[in-house]
Amino acid sequence: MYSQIAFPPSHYADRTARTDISKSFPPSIIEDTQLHQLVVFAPNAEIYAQGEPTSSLYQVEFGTVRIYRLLADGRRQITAFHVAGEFFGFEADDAHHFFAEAVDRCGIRICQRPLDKGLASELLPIALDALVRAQKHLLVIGRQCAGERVAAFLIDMMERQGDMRHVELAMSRTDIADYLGLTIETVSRAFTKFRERGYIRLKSARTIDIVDVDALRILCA
Amino acid sequence: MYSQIAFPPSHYADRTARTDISKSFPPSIIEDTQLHQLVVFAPNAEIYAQGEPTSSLYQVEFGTVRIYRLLADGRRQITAFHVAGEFFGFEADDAHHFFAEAVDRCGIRICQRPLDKGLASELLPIALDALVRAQKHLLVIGRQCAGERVAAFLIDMMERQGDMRHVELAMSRTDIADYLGLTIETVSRAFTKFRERGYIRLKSARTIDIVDVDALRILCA
DNA sequence: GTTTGAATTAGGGATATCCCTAAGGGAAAC
DNA sequence: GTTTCCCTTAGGGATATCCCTAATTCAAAC
Repeated sequence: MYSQIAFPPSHYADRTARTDISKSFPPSIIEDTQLHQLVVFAPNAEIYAQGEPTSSLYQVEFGTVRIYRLLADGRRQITAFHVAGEFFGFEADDAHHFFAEAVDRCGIRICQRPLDKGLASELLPIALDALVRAQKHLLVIGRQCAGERVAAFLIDMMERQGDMRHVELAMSRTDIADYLGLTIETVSRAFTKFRERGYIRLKSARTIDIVDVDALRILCA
Repeated sequence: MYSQIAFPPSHYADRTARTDISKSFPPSIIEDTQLHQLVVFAPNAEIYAQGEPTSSLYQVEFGTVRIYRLLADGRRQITAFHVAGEFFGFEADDAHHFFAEAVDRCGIRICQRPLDKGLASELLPIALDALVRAQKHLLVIGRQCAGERVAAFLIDMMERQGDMRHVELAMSRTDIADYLGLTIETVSRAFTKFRERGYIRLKSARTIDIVDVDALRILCA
């Protein structure tokens, strides 16, 4: 299954960390969820790998998922993070073109439902939304400097977490760097600069208060 | 319609360069093409603008189209080029999120057909293919160096033009730079280096023979 | 409370790419 | 044939980001 890729990310993903908790559910619920069972993944567990046959459709119940691709020498680009409620993993053909891993502990609903026309009309807006997101991210990575990229990332994360001027980051600086096309050091420096300027407050490296939203928004406009 | 964007690209697009040639067709053909009329655009003519209401669906009949987005200060990221046969311009909601312009003279079939379930199942694989393309391009822009990006671009163009070890580029170095997240000088230097190494032969700046495909493939692997 | 290990931040030199200017080349217009 | 204009290529200094090393912080394990 890995024949197409040079370096399978076994050093990243923990294939033993998968747990099917449907067994602990009462029978009636198992019945209901035959076609979309809930599976819990431990942090850094692999959900699927590039080259694997497509399994139809995944929805995040809780936690955060990273979608990524690798170059032969190990360079990684995370193309998307997915949080609760979001769908991912549907492909045009019968094989996955990307890797998907749990960032933190997360629950995934896996639907095996066949792709009929009804499902297509449901999936199309989701796919189109993902397309717009990816293309907007191209602008960030292709044309914005480090500070602007990190600002855009923080704003995006804040809005997806309810716009409460507060962000809980599930992912490490390495993940952020690989998402933004930067190095971990550059990401860290951007955070430090934002803190020094009073744009953000770091309760810990991953717990962030957004003090000056406007400053960040102007930066990444 | 432009209220959302800071600098409408009037300096790029020529809005007067649009021609509806259906008038010159015999009546029967006009009848047949009521729902998907062919429109010819002059080089650099605007096909649609960010913020405009969605028109359903576009298909390239001949020529090349660029899809792009702008930052407030004018920085531009081309997210995709589209050539004969390819679809573009369908959006999740009722407004365009990007600009579309003719690169060279090109004919576009514009379908006004309403979005029913049958169309959704046709569109979904196209949208998913576009999504995969965009996400793969993220890896190129986010993690590959200038030479690798240009090599990937040449390989991609060659394969889309029939894999004949020959490429006819419709777009300028500026367009290529804005597609690859580089400057025009860096793109030009990459071409020069490939020529010096014997990977390519430049009959003119836009007419290219691929001499050593493998070298280019290894570069961007 | 201490130890351990991973993640983050900091420091500083190296460098790929950017930025600015200008020369070269090729197609269209005159 | 000449001119004009735009696109492309070239040169070289400037700089943001990378790369490598090391200090610091933090959380988990003992």
